[in-house]
Amino acid sequence: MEDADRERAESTGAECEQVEDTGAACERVARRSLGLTSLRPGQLAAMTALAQGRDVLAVMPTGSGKSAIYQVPALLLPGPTVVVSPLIALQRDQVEALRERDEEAVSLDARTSAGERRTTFESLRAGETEFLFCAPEQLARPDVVRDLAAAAPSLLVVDEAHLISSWGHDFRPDYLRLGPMADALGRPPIAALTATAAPPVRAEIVERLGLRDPVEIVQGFDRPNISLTVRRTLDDPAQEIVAMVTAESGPGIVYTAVRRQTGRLSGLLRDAGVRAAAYHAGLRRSERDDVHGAFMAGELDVVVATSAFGMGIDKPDVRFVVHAEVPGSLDAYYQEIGRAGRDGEPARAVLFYRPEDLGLQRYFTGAVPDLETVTELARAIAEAGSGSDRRSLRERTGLSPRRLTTLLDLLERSGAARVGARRIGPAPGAPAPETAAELARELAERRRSVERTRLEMMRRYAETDDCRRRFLLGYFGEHVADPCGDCDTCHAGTADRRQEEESGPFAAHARVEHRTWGPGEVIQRGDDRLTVLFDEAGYRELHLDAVIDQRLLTETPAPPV
DNA sequence: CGTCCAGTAGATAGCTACTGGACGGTGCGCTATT
Repeated sequence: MEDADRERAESTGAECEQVEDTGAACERVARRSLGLTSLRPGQLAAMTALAQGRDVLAVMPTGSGKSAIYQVPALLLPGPTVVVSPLIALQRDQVEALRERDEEAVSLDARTSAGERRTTFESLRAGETEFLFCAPEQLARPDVVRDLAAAAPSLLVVDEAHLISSWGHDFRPDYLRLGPMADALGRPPIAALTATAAPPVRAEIVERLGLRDPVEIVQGFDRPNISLTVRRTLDDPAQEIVAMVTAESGPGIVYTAVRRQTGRLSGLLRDAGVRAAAYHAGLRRSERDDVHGAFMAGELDVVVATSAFGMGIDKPDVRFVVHAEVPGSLDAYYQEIGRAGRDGEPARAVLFYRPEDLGLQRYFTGAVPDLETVTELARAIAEAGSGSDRRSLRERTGLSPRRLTTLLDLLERSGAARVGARRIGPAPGAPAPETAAELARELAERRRSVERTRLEMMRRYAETDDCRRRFLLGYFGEHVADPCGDCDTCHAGTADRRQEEESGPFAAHARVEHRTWGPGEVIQRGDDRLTVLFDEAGYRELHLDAVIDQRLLTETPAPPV
């Protein structure tokens, strides 16, 4: 896969020589400024492409040098670099790390004073500051976009780019607007970086950011030192978790789905003599910082946490990650267990699975907006003509800023609204408000049903008798023929079959078409069933017998690249 | 979608069994008090 990417990156003929020059320049800068004496192939291909003005989507594990991918071209290209990063704490860490190497870097957030803002933008324009870090919410401010555009940034980096898909639709909708924001900044080359992105998430990143013929570098997802286990339980697994954790040595994380459980489980663990603490977003800032700090310093054995604990936890010796309840997708699961064993030493991922717990995740996959609200907004936009902005629409509809952004996105995609950085108006040929609202609701419903197919894949992972690693890697688009030999199903002997490789109909990666679900790609082919990722309908499982007997699928040629 | 909790009904003195309603995750930015 890497080879193919490199070929795509290097293109052909006349460009070749120039590529090699740029590549050599990247290696020089990497050596001199970052002290990197050797670059991995994916790293070099990505930075070379950026330095030549191409867009890049890089999916690489944490610790494989993702930062260098943008830092090297940033130093080669003339203008400043804007880095979009989700957490203020992460932004500050990165700024500090760059300053230690004598690079000029700043971060921008709501607490930055007007005076500091002025000096920041002046220094960016003057070319004295190379790196600016901020959250997408900053780029939603028209004044910030104007001032940044004036500094003519030469590179836009979107770190943790999978959040476009996982946070953009309800939680932090400004993630959905990064594409238009890039245009407003003069559309520099874009680097989208993440450690975890299954194929549909990659597709959404490309689409939402408006990446142009991006170089996609997707490195192997496998983390062979993490063993995979699922424990199916009938009732409360607390005692079993306590028993397992007390038997473990080394630090670990226990994830729970709700805040209440973090307090309860950490209490039970403390009673059993484990140095454990709870962590979730409802705790006071200082408390969270204390727990985080103590865990990093080795003063705590176990943190029992909701999904709030994670990003920015780069502790090499985490020996186990236990899930007391299923998370909402394999994407989230993989992200969370990926915090174990970063030192390469053996580590364990254990999922406690009760089918009932899927209900909560079902709930989290969210509400579809009610017709009345969307109609009202569509009407407000239609009536105001081109004279709307966010504030006037909020006044008219009483919507919160977050909700307004979410609904505007749906109306924009329904062809009803044009949403600019500042002005919002009806799109030419916009449907009537009622029709637009119907369309918007359909879009939201479709998204929810795709979301639910991802939850189904989580269920299947938990319930499969087949090799868990093979299943997990298949989900991320990697075909593995042999069972791994180190997950619970391999040890139990239920996963000892070798999967048919690229032979016969409906092999992994084959393009197919279904009568009602439309076009898709085979993700996995087992002995008796197929998993297909449909472009519109999400992940679906089909019985091979039925597929063949009833001719449910036809194989289609691969689409032109 | 499932769990928890308070309230209440029912049968009969300290319980059990049901019903209805609230609640559940992630962080930015902002504003109003200390």
